[in-house]
Amino acid sequence: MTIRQMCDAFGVTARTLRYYEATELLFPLRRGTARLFTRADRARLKLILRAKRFGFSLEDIRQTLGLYDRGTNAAQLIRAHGLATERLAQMEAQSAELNQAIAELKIELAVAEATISTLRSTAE
Amino acid sequence: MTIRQMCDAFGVTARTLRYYEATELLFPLRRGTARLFTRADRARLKLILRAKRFGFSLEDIRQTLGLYDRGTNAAQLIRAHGLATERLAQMEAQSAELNQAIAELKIELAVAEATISTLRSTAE
DNA sequence: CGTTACACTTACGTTAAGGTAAAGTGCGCT
DNA sequence: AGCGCACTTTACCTTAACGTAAGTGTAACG
Repeated sequence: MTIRQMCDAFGVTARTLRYYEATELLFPLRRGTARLFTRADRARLKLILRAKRFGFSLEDIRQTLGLYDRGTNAAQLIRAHGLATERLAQMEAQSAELNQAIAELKIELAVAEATISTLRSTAE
Repeated sequence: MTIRQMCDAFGVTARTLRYYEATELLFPLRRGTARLFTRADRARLKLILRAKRFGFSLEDIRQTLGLYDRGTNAAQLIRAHGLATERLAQMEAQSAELNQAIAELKIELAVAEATISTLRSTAE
């Protein structure tokens, strides 16, 4: 697959793919100077994008993925599991905070609405 | 209040307060070169920190607060209400995404755990 | 008068994840 | 040969919200 096809397939820009290569997240082959993305690269990118959606940093992903290609390594898997567990805790905490903020904001909104209607009726 | 007292009272750094002044979020008085924070400044800062916890950008806050000092203006209040409503929608969407990601990640974890125990028993 | 304690200003540094522009290279087609 | 597109590299730019360092001022304490 060419870089363009990858972009279309995954909805990322060429810059992103080159960036991922430059930061050692991807290792496409070369045909001359052009990059060639193999099945393995595609699988790797899929994992990367997935992890990103979970809020992992590229650095986390890089360290966890390691040389994932060389078959699933038990140590890597355990490491990933540890990281993911930590991350999950963070996410749950974040979710709690967010829901708290949402609840507070709703109250603020209600207060604001009350104030606004008071102002309206005072103006009349 | 001196800048130091403000820092202690609100748990922010002096740099932050100066930054807020430089970006026109706060307007402390001066006694010579030293800043003096009044009651009004404290109320304003309280609002700023509150809004920040809700995830508003300082730019949002700046525009919404406006010249809040001159009494609560109906137009400002309505504007703030609009912004807050939008923000609330964002937060709820974010919450939904986050919960989705949490659910997915839990599944991943379960799979990983299964794989790990398989590896373990295979190794034995 | 010297030192300490705060305060001040200016200005560059930080972080992540790419965006964007400039300039060059390779390749297939006519 | 020449055209043009897709691809390449290099390298500076972006955003937000401050951190941090360097150098200066000033008021009070001893």
